[in-house]
Amino acid sequence: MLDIDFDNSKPIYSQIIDEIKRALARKALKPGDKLPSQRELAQSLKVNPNTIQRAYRDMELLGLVETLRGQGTFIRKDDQLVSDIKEEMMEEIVETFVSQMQSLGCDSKKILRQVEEKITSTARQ
Amino acid sequence: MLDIDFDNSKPIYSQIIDEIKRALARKALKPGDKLPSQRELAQSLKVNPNTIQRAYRDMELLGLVETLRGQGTFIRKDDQLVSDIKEEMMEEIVETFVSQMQSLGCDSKKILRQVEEKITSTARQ
Amino acid sequence: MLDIDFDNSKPIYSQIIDEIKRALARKALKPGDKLPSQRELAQSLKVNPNTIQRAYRDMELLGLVETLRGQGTFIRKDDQLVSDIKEEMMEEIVETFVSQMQSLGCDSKKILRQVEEKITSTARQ
Amino acid sequence: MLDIDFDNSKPIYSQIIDEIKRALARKALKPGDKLPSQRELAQSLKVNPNTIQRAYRDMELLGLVETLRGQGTFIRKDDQLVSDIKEEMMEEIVETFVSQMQSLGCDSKKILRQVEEKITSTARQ
DNA sequence: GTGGTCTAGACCACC
DNA sequence: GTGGTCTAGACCACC
Repeated sequence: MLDIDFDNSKPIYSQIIDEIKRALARKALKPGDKLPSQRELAQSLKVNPNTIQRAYRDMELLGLVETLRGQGTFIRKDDQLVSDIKEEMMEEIVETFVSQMQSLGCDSKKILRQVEEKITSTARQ
Repeated sequence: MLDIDFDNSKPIYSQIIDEIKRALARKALKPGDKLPSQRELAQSLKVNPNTIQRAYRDMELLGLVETLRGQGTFIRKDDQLVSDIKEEMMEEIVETFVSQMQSLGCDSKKILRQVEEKITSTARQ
Repeated sequence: MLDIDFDNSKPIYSQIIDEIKRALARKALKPGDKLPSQRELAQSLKVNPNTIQRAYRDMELLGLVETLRGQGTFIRKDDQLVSDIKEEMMEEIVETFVSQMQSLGCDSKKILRQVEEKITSTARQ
Repeated sequence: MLDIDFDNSKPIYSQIIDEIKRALARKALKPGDKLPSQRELAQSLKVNPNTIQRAYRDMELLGLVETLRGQGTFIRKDDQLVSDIKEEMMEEIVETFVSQMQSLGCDSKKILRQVEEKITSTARQ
């Protein structure tokens, strides 16, 4: 299910968390859903089980998931949280995008036009 | 002049090239300008001179700069090239941005609205 | 396999490239062939691995070879390229030869006769 | 008069000797001619006077020139010597040429044809 | 002063 | 095992 191309810009556990957040944001995962077991995910992503452990623990600390002994790890039933995560990720992506475009000397008008062009050209495909 | 926060997503020499391309795109560097000497830039960026050498040599092979022995390295006088570079970098940034937003489940309308909001809020600041 | 007597008329990496081109021209190397690994060649030629790296990288940028991570460096499968290289090297050698002979005051007839003599005497050996 | 582009394939004094031999071969210098004074040549070639000294001394040892105290250095009046030198230089050039062409896999026929082509194309220019 | 080459060797990613 | 990056530093050529 989860399939990630890791790069080395961030620790792997952090990229795993990001991917799960993205899945939540686009509703591929929903509150109450069960995550793969740590062992299973470690195998399918070909990473060390400790790395998954770290990702799941961090998400627990964030209040994103809850682990029930002997049953597994589940997305917390908290719709507010899910929408907050989506908001926060979008905010970061947009922020990065705008500042990158500005570092190329693009003004607001130029930035908007480029996005519009991209979107319409993608839609046409 | 050039000041770069390296991350480890890419080789250092490659990040140096990117930064010089960005400087060109926003006209902080112009065709004919002299780049810092290899030694000077190595000192200011606190990297090995060979790493700068690699960056400068790659840019030479790309046709971006030309090196005159004993005189230094200069941005090639080729306005077409400069505008091509800007175009290419913008294209890549927009591409990445749109696909990231789509991976969060945003549709075209949502993406555009987020950019508009960001831009107007930034403008107000 | 490759065995080179370096002189100091050119950088070592450049002489390595020339030798590989020569091997291609006389079909001692063929498209698809694997070159020695960088470490291996460095040892057999008694030069630093970085020097081989430089030679291999330059050939990659020239489109002469392609490098597959973890597998090695291979002559590109492009027969046109190979014949172009041979043509180009012959052209340069003949050019140098004729101008050297002319700088000794030899006319066309004399130049040709000298080559003929050399060739028939070599053939007889 | 003498004007030389030095490379670093050989010591400078040796390249000077070669150039004088070439001048002899093409009769730009003749037996009995006076060579430039050592100081003068050092200046015009922008090399150290000791280097010229070494070149002249070696040519003296070869029997090519003779130095008359207070009068200068002269090409020895020995026509046989001059023709021997030309012969020897041609021999070396042809030798090198043929072996370079062979190292590219050219056979005798191919070598001759390339020289013929070059000569006729040069003649036409 | 400028850039160019080369060595020696560490450390990393991918296989 | 393979290649890729980077450092540290020597030495050279050209100006």
